[in-house]
Amino acid sequence: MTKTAVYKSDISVSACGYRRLLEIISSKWTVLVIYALQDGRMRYGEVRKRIEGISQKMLTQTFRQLERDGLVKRDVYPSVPPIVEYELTPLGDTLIPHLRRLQQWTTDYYSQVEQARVAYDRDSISK
Amino acid sequence: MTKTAVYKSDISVSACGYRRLLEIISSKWTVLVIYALQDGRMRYGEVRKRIEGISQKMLTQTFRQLERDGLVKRDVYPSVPPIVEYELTPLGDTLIPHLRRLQQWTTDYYSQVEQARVAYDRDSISK
DNA sequence: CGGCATCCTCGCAGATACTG
DNA sequence: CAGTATCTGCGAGGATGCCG
Repeated sequence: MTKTAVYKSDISVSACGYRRLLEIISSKWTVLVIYALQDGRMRYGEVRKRIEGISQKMLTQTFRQLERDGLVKRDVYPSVPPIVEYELTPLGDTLIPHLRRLQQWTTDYYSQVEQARVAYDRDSISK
Repeated sequence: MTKTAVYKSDISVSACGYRRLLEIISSKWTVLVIYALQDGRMRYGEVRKRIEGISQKMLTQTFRQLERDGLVKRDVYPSVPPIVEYELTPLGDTLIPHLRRLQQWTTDYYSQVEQARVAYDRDSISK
């Protein structure tokens, strides 16, 4: 995981920022986990319940990556049975507004995307 | 490609928007292609030159997907040799500000992510 | 409960070669 | 020049089973 690929040159220096961002939030689960945690501190199991379809392997793996990137903090209470809680760090919080805006984009424009798909598929068939 | 997966329930209706967004820009190339096209109408070969490391297969595939989603328009001039130009649709343009902001986030905070990684890796070794 | 290790598979994506 | 077609690998990610 987290392959530190090296990109030689690029569109411009600017797009290079993009590669870096993708390096952080590339996995589809990453964003969903951050999204789930925006409601505050939460136990492992609860996050899992909130994200339909994620396996414990993927959730753990995503948590480790987010922790490594400094976006999520992990707290372990050495009790039996163990309690592990996760929460966004201040750095992680800075992503929230962006996620909100992207979600708003989807709300505003997704229907257009769907229409475009229908039109495209229709034209492809009668080709 | 474009698997129309059905997600039964979810975090909340809100995160469902996220799945949809990911469905559109999930591929790492998708975003880079949109990014390249923000400078205006462009030929296939030029886009390819701008995106370091993309294969023609992936570029074509990404273009088809973007076209289907109504984010990119494709124009063919039936000449020999063929000239094919691509440009963002108005719908595609609406994504640009978001991409710019995300890029800004990377500029602002990527160093913190790097530091967090160094710290995390250091602690893991001496564990 | 949370999480690591192992096995296995399925599909993304790279490489290569050929066409209008 | 801008594609398609085919082969192949390899790695993300699911399933299962065991541990503290």
